[in-house]
Amino acid sequence: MLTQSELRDLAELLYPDTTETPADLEAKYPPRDLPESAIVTRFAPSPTGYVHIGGIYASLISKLLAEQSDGVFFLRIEDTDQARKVAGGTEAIIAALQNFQVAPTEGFVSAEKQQGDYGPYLQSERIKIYAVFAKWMVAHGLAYPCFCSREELEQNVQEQEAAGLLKKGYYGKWAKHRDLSLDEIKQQLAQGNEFVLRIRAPQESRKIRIKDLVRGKLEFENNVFDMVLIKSNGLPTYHFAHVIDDHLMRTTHISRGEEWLSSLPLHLQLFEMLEIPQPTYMHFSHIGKKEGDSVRKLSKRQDPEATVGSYVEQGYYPVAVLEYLLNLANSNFSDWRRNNPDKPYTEFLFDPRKIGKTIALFDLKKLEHISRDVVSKLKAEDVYQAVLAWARQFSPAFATYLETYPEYSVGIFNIERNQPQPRKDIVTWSDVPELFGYFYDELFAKSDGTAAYEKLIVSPEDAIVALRKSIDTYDPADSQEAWFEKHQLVAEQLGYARDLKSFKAEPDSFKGHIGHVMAAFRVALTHQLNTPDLHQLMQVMGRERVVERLWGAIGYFEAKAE
RNA sequence: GGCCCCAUCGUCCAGAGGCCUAGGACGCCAGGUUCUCAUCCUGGUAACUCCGGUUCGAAUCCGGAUGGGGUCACCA
Repeated sequence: MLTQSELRDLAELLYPDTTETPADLEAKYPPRDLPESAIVTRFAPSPTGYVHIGGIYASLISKLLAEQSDGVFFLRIEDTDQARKVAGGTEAIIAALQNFQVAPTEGFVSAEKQQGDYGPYLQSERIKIYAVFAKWMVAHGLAYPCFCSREELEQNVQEQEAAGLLKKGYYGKWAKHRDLSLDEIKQQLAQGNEFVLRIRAPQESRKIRIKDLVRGKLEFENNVFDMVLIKSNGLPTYHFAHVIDDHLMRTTHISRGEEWLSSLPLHLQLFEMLEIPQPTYMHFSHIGKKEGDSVRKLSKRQDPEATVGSYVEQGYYPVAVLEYLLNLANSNFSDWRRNNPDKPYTEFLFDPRKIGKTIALFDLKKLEHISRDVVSKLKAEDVYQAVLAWARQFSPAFATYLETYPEYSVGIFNIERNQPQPRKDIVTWSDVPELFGYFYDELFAKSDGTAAYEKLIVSPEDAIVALRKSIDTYDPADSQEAWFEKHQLVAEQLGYARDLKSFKAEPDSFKGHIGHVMAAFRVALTHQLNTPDLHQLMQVMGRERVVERLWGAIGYFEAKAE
């Protein structure tokens, strides 16, 4: 064991350029001026080029918690792994957060701009800060340099394996450089050997307890491994950076995935050694997917629903995904939503203690259900803008129609929308071209209605009469009832039941029923068997277009009748 | 394998010892409303992993087993 003065020399030797002390940094990054109950949270991803839906989930909860307590939600980029770093990674993260409306107000607010008094918010720019604490730990005998090569480490593991050891890692007699003398260290340095800085973990094992906000009471064995704090390239490991950054940035609540549970003892140990207060932790369970009999974490390789990009591509309305996520975390969200159908989700009072501890399986059907509902409540104008934004990126041809006929398009999206039970046919924006393409004359002209025409029950002769009569009596001022009444009359005259009930009562006394006749109109106008309300649809299409399409259909029926 | 987390309908959650012959939502099935469809309405389907213990009483507390997940890196 080195003496106190040797430790001081060693610290100086290792970090000659570091002059600041932890106390200096403490003063530089004082506690935030926030109400007592304010919650400060963060999202701290690595710029690996894609964002997992779990990241949106964590950000959503973190942001909600912060905003509902008048706290702060910030974004820190953890770029300490040079190997996994990807160009444009930070941009992708910020774009994803903005897209899903969970963008931070501090830290990286855009790819170029860092905002806030607790930066830098990029870990590679904080090397000097980590060095301050590293030096302090060395000087206090809490950390030491380790010159072991990868090969030596590998050999360690193999020997431990051969010995059938239960506890494998760098500790005890396996921690070969734990007790190097100052001279030995100097010699290693003189040879230009690289080193990592390791924590000098207490060797006696004991139980530690901690309360996690989502998991409740937790019990672990304390950490006894001399884990790496600073890598040989001078960058910190996650563990060291987490403890220092979140303290200096004055994060009050650490929200992260449950994969961190097992390194929690190390983090707690660091807080204790550095004599800084520990934050509140909340470890979320993963979002999973069933595969055969087992369950696995949603993975970007195998599951499109894992990456935010796929939601954007399909054109999910972000709030729909958010509400689905809230529903997964539950905390009574679905009950609240039912009781408050018109409030924005942000008003839902989120209780972190109610977050589920079990792996939630992703349920596409439920997402779709929620999405239909959320989209149905949107204004037509908003739907138009969202579909347009989606189409510009993923369906340029369709975007052209939206841009060429903006008012007409809004009219289309307005069909059966402003009513007590709005239409719920749109799940994603990518549904729209197929659902409503026929409204645009260019697309209608290109479409083939034959398949639909073939399925009609009504005879071509009767269809011709009904369609002609409809054109003759066309009055744009007609109410839905008046309009429909006219058609019922014609149908009756042709020998079709005016409603389904009377048809069902005596099916043999009719050629068919009103639905069979109206189907001819539907196909004539849209080439489809299923569409929104015909009367509203005609109102939007306008007299000219309607008449033109009806005549087109009459032509078809005439050819057919011959 | 060691350590850790978790365990209620197919899925997501309610349930913090008697209110539970276990409730809601999604799904699924049946019926109904509507000119079609998407809806909407009504009904139905279906679960406390197992074994011990504590207790007058357990889905709820304790122990064990089983199962699922995580983690054992100079990745986060």
